[in-house]
Amino acid sequence: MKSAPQSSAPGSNARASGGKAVVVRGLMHGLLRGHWRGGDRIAEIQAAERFDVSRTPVREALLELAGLGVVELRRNCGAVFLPFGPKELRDIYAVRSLLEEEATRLATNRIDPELLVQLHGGLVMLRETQAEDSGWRLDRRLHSVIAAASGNPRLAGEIARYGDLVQSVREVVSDTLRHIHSTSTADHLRILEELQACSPEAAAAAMKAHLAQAADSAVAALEAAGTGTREV
Amino acid sequence: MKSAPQSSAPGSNARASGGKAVVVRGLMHGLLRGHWRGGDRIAEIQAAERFDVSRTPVREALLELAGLGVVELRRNCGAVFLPFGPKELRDIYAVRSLLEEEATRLATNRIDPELLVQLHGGLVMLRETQAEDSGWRLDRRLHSVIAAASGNPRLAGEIARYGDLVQSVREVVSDTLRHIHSTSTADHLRILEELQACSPEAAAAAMKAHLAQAADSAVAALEAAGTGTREV
DNA sequence: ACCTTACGGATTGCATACAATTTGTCAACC
DNA sequence: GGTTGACAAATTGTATGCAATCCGTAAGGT
Repeated sequence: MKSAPQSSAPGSNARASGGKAVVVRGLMHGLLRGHWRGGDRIAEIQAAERFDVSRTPVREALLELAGLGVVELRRNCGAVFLPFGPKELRDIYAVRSLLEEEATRLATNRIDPELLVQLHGGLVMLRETQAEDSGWRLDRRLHSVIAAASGNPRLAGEIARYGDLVQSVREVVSDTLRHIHSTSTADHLRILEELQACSPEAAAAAMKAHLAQAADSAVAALEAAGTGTREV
Repeated sequence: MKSAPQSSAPGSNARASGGKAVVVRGLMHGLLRGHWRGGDRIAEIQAAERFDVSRTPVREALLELAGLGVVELRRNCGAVFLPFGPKELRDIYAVRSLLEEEATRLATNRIDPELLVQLHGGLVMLRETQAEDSGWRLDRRLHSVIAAASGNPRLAGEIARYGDLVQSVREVVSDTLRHIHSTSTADHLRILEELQACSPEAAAAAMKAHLAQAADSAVAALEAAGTGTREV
């Protein structure tokens, strides 16, 4: 069945936001919304018709998703979705927390104090103005700055990769994920304070607590969004 | 050079050993051996001629290397190598150690004791027969089993990814990396003993020590192999 | 003289055609 | 009747051609 109710909503103007990116988002969307389930095979030509592109961007999208750990590629045997339910999302946050805790530890005593002041000011302003729409920008910037201050670009790269992955999930289930930014501002302030106090373990613990709460919110949103998401 | 006719006439089966894998290994080899340096742009068509393939497998190879964090892709701006010297290799091992320590912690009290006995027997047999040629198989199997026993497939997947990355490095610099397996057997036995004793922190510490030694060996081999490898 | 803008070359991104491999099916054989 | 072999359909991997985009250059206007 390929009734394609959503295939390139803007009609033939899908090139506007790029071909591969559309396929990546579309496949991710379908997986999170339960249109596909873990273990399902992805036929390249069907996906190409589904998104109104050729097989080339589909193949590249599958390679990108394989790099993100969302699909699995088998030589000459096609691609299959990996399961992606609450359990998998918690696993993702577990790895992310591991990476970011270590980055926070390493960033202590290395991060530029001026950056801390700058981020702190931004958070306070955000809390006062209640500008929730742009909160995610400051959120990602904070995590990015801490990761970069770890002195390990490889670690920072992995953190960025997981940030992108979580961002992709957020974009799909964003309808029920608007409220978390206000609550996470307090967590962010706590992390910055511990960094200013040069307490590596306390800062890492604050980061861990922050991500634990973020994981709870994300899992709740996923369960609310993926109506039919049932894992094997 | 490439005066190879490549007679791409549809009738000629000049495919050497063709494909994406060759390009991936070739680019990795060139980067580790210093033929390319961090920051160098990769022109798709040049790489295609260099490896006697078309642009398609080159593009897919670049996507795969981007997933491994070896190159960086920029929209409509080509791909550039990321630096890969001793510092970067140590960063890789730092992340790998972080992941495998956590997996070891989680695997304690979860791993099947029978697997431990089986791995232990294999290691003892390996130590007695001095069969160094097949040591890396048991090495990878041990790490894989521990990762799988963590109960977090996402974590296990990241560990496998880093195992593949390190394996790629080993294949390039293997000439000077033959001796490490005998030394690492003792480390492996130590890890298994701590797992059998159900001591999460001790097992994680043993894994950390093992990977620290592996990192030293790998960095030494890279410095010996990459004659002209100089980072910015 | 400096800045703006139009053009040319080169490179990436996508679409399509072909070759190679895998998988499913059916018939012949043990 | 079960198993194995080959054949056919489908799918993946690769090659090539074309369109879109970006960078460098040079000409023209203020």
